Amino acid sequence: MKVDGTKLLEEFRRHLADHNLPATQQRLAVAEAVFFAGEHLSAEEVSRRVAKRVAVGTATIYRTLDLLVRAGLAKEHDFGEGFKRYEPLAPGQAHEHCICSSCGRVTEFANDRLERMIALLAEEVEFRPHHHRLEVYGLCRSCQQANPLARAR
Amino acid sequence: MKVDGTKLLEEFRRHLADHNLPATQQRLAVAEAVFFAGEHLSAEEVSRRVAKRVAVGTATIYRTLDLLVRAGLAKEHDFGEGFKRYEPLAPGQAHEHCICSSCGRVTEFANDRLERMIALLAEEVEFRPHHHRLEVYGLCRSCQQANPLARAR
DNA sequence: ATGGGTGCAAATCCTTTGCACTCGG
DNA sequence: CCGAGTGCAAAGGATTTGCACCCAT
Repeated sequence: MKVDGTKLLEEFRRHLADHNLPATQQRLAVAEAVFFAGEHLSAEEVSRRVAKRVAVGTATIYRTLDLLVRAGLAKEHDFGEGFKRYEPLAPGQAHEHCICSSCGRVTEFANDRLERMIALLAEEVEFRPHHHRLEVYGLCRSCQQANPLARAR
Repeated sequence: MKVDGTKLLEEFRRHLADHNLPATQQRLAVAEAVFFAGEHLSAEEVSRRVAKRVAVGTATIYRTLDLLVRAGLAKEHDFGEGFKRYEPLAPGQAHEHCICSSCGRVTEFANDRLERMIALLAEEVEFRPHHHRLEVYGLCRSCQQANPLARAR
């Protein structure tokens, strides 16, 4: 989903100021890496990108990613790869993910009716929904073409 | 979701025979623990239950759980607790999970229209869906009552 | 008998933590 | 200045793996 990285970065600065937290080089570098990434990055990928500008210890990477998530500016994902991925959060733009079982590519889609239906179904079993996670696994466009007979896993 | 543990166990025996795999005590004990559990068990919980009957090494627990999943008789879940959970698989009974952010209780629901909508939306972005994972996070019935003002996380 | 299964413990892998040092405000 | 932030390396916790021995078939 497209997001305005510049705006998110601004919000992050404000968040830091509002909470009397220092805006260190490391924090800004990590935030930028996440906000301007066109994809869902792993902690290690963030680390590699950040390293081009400043040296940042692994611990700080994780601490800052956590900070971003808690500030509501990034979202944490677990696509079952054994590690987590992070994506910049576009406020109010709920969307779901399709993960290709063959190549790992992530495709997104959004649909309000789906969001409403999910909340409604949860409420029907007396659950008060707050948020949810939906991941569809199968074959992305190019992997379907590359192997037309392949059965998605 | 209710499943017929006895039937699953039978299927598991058949699966083992069909693949020329020995039906060891350990395998059967692990399978039973999963098939007759009323809940989603972690590897460690399975281990504890199994231990009452036979001593089973951790490695075997994991190896057998993996076997069950690959045989299509159990499903693996990751509710973000830092470890996985397993549930017996009722063939053709797709259902989704609501996980209480407060107490961890899992509530389930099923809805065909939802299943169809998810598949359809994925196809609209040229994705060939195979299966999906939907988890709703919020407050379960009793946690809502215990703390009416609580905001679910 | 015999090939796969099992147990044990060591090894992995991602992530977290303790602690002395450094820096943004 | 000074409390919070950082880096390093060691710790952690779930899961996997190597290997000698054991057991269903």
